[in-house]
Amino acid sequence: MDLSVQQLRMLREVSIRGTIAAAADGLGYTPSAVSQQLGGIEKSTGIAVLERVGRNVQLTDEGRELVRHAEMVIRHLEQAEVALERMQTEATGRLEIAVMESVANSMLGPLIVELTARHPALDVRTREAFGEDPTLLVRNGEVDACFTVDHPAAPMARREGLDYVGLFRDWFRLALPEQLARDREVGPIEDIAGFADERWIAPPWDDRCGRVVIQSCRLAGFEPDIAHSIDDYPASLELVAAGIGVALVPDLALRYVPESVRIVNPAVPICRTVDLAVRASSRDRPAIAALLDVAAAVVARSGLDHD
Amino acid sequence: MDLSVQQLRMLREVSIRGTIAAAADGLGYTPSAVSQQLGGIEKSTGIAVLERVGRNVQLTDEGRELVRHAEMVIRHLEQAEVALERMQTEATGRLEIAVMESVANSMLGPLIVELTARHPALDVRTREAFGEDPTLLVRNGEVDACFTVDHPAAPMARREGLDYVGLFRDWFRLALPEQLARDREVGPIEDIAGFADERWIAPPWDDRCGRVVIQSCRLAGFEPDIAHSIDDYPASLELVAAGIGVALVPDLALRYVPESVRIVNPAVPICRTVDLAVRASSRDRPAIAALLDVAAAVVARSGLDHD
DNA sequence: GCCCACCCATCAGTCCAGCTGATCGATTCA
DNA sequence: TGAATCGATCAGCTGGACTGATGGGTGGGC
Repeated sequence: MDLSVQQLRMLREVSIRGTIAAAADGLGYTPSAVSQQLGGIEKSTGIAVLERVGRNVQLTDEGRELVRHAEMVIRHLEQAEVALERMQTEATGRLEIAVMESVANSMLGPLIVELTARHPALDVRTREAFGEDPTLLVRNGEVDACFTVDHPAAPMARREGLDYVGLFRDWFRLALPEQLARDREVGPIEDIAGFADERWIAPPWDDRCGRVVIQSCRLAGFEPDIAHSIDDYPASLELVAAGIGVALVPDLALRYVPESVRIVNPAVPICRTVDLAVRASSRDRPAIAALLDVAAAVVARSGLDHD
Repeated sequence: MDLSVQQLRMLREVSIRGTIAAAADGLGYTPSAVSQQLGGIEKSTGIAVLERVGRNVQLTDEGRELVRHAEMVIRHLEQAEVALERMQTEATGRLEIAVMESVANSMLGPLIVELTARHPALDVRTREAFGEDPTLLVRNGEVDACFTVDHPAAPMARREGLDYVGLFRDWFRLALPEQLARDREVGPIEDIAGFADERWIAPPWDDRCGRVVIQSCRLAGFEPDIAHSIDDYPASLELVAAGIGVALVPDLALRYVPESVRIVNPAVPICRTVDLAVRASSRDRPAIAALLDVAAAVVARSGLDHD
């Protein structure tokens, strides 16, 4: 059996207006059409939804139950149409963001709060991208946006079809053990070449964050001795605090600086950039425009170095 | 614009399988059919739900949003079909009972509890029939069942097309002021003719409950002096307790008998009958059968005089 | 009590939506 | 560059859906 929406619509109209003739009139058909469609329900299901009483018809229990379901079907169908229309002009629909780069998670909360406050009709969701490349998820449409981190010193390949919208710059600082800083009488700005002989703590070399350290050191004229390969900046800071080595750490990772760690600025500034990646084809969608808008506002309010 | 379920089904299949060719294969159509249907969405709505990327297609944001709504529509459509099928063999669907005759309200609670316990898929509801004739509501299909009270001494007109299923008999007792009972030295069984000269308390004469009192008195050979016309049995009992008059009160109204009221049995038994009225056409529906079944069980368990 | 009005079911006929099959342009892979 | 695959489009056909006419059945009015 296979119920059609047309059949449900007619049945519902009969349920409202009472007679087939009135339903036909209301729907702009002839009674014959309605009668045939409703007869089709019984023919295909084997279940009578109408019964004649006097010269009128009346819904059976099954018919009334079917009307209740019909209401749902028709309502969802109408909702689908209005949702489609509204998406063109208003920030509505679902907006899913892949989160992975921990760098942006600090602004994720304020972003969602303000986004839903400004656009209540927007269904904002996040999704953890376990291991997967979040830009690929954006590209494939599984999510609508993701944060990306790029290092000008070791730029990543940008995926075709995506727009990368700059949010802010995150500056690297040189983290030194307090004892070392005192011994060397370091100032607020230091050439990292001065620490060429120290042991370095850096993310793994196969990570873009790791390569930027190596690149920066080579640019300063030396090859760093990366004695400890750690992906986690807070953990790196703990090692620095323990006097085990020196590290380059971005501002965003410096919210909690352990004691006995001295932070100084590299003479040659090093930064990474944080972007929002969205499909180029979806940039004119109001919901995406709202996302970029609010993200920029959150960056400005956070006092970050907006791009 | 007018989206069809077929279009939504095809769009959803494309969203699942990735390509139009695969979707067509999955649905048993040619790619041409799917392509035309999906093209129809854009033609009718003016909104592109697909975009070509390479030699494949990809859903736009609007397309993905539409798929989410499509899932709902299709799911409800399937649910409508299974609900229809299940109603034939199981006690499912909505079962609405009109409540008005307060007589049956004492068994309404246990009835609903046991009905939902035995048939969890049944959606049992009640509806107050303000002023309307509840049997008319049943006849019109606005509800599925209602309780009715009939008096063999003054039988009501039974509505055509409805089945009245007897539940139990409710016996009338004679309520006397204790002082009067003591003065007259009444026994456990008394001919009501002995109280022909007393003032009577009874429901209004235009009520069937009122007429049964007059009928019974006439049967006993006298015309009662109905000094107080009250529709409410508890209130009547209070008047009896105050020594204002005598009354005929059914058992169901005697759950709380005030002090200084003596209850005796009429020599000629008087009763009213409580029935469940359902549409004759719905008696073979499992849900209705379950209702009648459980109602009978509740009556038996309550120790009522089942019919 | 009869007749007319009304309602619904059915049937033949028409029309259009939706499918198939073929063709073509575009893209990817070897 | 050639072969394969994908999607869009077009012509053509089929079946579903609606119209209009007919007939059975019921209810209200004179």
